Amino acid sequence: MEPLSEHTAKIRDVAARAGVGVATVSRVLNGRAHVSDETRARVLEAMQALDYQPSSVARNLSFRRTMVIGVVVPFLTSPSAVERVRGIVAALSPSEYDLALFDVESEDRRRRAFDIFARPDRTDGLLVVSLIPDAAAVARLDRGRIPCVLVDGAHPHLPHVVSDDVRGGELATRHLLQLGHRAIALIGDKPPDPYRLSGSRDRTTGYLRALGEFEVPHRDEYLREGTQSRDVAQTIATELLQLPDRPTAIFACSDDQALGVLAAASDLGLRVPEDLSVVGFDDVEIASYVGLTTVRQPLFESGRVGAELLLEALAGDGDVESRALDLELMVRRTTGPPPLPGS
Amino acid sequence: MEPLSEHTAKIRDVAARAGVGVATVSRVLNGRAHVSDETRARVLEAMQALDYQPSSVARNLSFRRTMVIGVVVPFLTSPSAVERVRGIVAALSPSEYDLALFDVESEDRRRRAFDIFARPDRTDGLLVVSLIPDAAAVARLDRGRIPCVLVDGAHPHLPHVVSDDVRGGELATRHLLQLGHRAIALIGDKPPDPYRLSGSRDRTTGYLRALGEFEVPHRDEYLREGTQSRDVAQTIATELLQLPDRPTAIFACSDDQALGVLAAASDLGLRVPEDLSVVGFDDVEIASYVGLTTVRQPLFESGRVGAELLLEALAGDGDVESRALDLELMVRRTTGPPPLPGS
DNA sequence: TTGAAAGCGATACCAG
DNA sequence: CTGGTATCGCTTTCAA
Repeated sequence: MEPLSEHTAKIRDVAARAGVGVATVSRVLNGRAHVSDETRARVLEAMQALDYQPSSVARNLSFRRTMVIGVVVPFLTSPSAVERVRGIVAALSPSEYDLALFDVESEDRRRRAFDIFARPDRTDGLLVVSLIPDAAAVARLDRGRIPCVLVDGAHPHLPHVVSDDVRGGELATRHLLQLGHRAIALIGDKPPDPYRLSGSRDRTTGYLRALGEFEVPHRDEYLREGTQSRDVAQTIATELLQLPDRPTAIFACSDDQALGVLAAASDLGLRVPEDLSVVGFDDVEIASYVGLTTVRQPLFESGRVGAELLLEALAGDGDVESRALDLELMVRRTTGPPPLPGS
Repeated sequence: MEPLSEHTAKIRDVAARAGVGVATVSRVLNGRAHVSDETRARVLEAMQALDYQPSSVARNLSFRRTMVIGVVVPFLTSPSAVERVRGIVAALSPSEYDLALFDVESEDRRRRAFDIFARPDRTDGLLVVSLIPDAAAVARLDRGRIPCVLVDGAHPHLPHVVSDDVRGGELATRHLLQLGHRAIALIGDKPPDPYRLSGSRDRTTGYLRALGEFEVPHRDEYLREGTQSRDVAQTIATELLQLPDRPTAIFACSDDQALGVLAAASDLGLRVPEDLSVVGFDDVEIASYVGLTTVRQPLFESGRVGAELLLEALAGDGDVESRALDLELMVRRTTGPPPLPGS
């Protein structure tokens, strides 16, 4: 046994020990043909003996690829973002690709994310979660020929995976309608700005569509878009529930908001679902704890599918198709028939 | 404006356009001295014009470093692991380092994680969460001179950040003791195997120590180590609560287990905290929802500190010291005085 | 089937 | 101050 050199073995060390040229070592390394079995065996043995591991940096410089997939995700604070990332991790784990995570908490970092990541020498492909790259970023991606898949966000030029939010809004509202409710309010996010998503807005569309189906006219004072926070949702719900003609059901466009609604109801001494029905959206873990009826988004699934799409694009170097994932209504304990008119 | 070439600009393109040598471009790129202001300006202008971005792969090959920090984490499924990773992400965001995430869900991937990641050409440093690298991995790390910090796990040769679990066990148990409880059971994980952590075991030590302080003899039938799952904890709790001499309080070594205990109590018609007090460990998000009294681990903090330690090691190339983070008891609604003997 | 040598895109030494 | 050139570790022609 020769003494272990201070540094790890390089390809030329292997070549020397096996008594061959580096090109040959490279060939067996990459499983290329045109190497005699005998030579191959000798090389393999040398690699073994030296505990040789090719340098991925050098290899990437040659191949002109990085073997890393960048994941840009805003608000890793939110449970749903985490779920999506988990789906991505799961799909990428068996692949050869590494996962580089870039968390975007501010507008500034959003910009940096694409400056840094959207370059061919940094990533072979990009997964963007709950965020829409701006025109400059898309141009950069294009120029670098970096495949990019959007998870939870649509873009005309980029393959994406979204959930069918219109349908989700319909699902929730129709459930309430079928229960007999006619006074149904909606608490939703503020209308989308260019860089964010229109998901929540689509839910409103579904809500209106379901109302239309049942020929229930919609009432402006019941339509409250404008918040993402639990606290604000609570305030809005409190207002709603003190209306002379208060709604018997509230559809909140996120579970977080629904939790605010529940708090408001509790403060006002309203029982759920006897006095008020509540439907959320997302099905975060807490939802099942509080028995919240909600629309489950395939969060994990969306990440998984997004990653698979990207892997496909990377492999087949052809374009891949966008996907809309199905939503599911989880009926639990916060919805029931409306209170009798007299009570 | 000349037409944009198909591929991105290289250093020699910049050199050519600025009418200088590549060495000079490299100098201004790295902010080195020995470049005249005038030349520097010309180069800068050329870089601007060409939208030049140096190739990090090439640069890493030259510098012989990767600028990535590997994060090995088992069970990204668990909320506490996610919290720790969030802390890591937060600490690494402002740094120049990229974050490569490696999720370990199986023994096989655990092995692969270190085979793949513990190499100097892959990562400049490693952060290992809730996992102890085996001897082979440590040797590899050593040989490659890759700094490695353990988060939530101790090792004699590696700097690490842990929470003081013995103290946590004491905190929880002492709280119960002070409330007047004398029949206190413990539900904990199974004793540690070599690759996992002894954290939960330490909690048992703290439990025993607190009992000792109050001169309460411990009873074997109250000491139930052996599970990590909520369901099994529920089964065990059910057994415990049907003992002729049932405990008046249960200390569960994780919130998940505590949730199982709560379910068992509810099934048995026992009121919490009137008939039974329950303390958990971790303070996951749901804990505050169900009002669970628990020991808060500084999860996010542990990740942040771990990452900072690693950054320090990377910068100062000196060894860094391990840290023990403080625990905090969150008293909520699942603990109270024990029921009167007569009732 | 094999090896020598020319890239890949930067850094850094050594002359000038 | 500046530019040529060897170097980092691997892949890939191109001859032999």
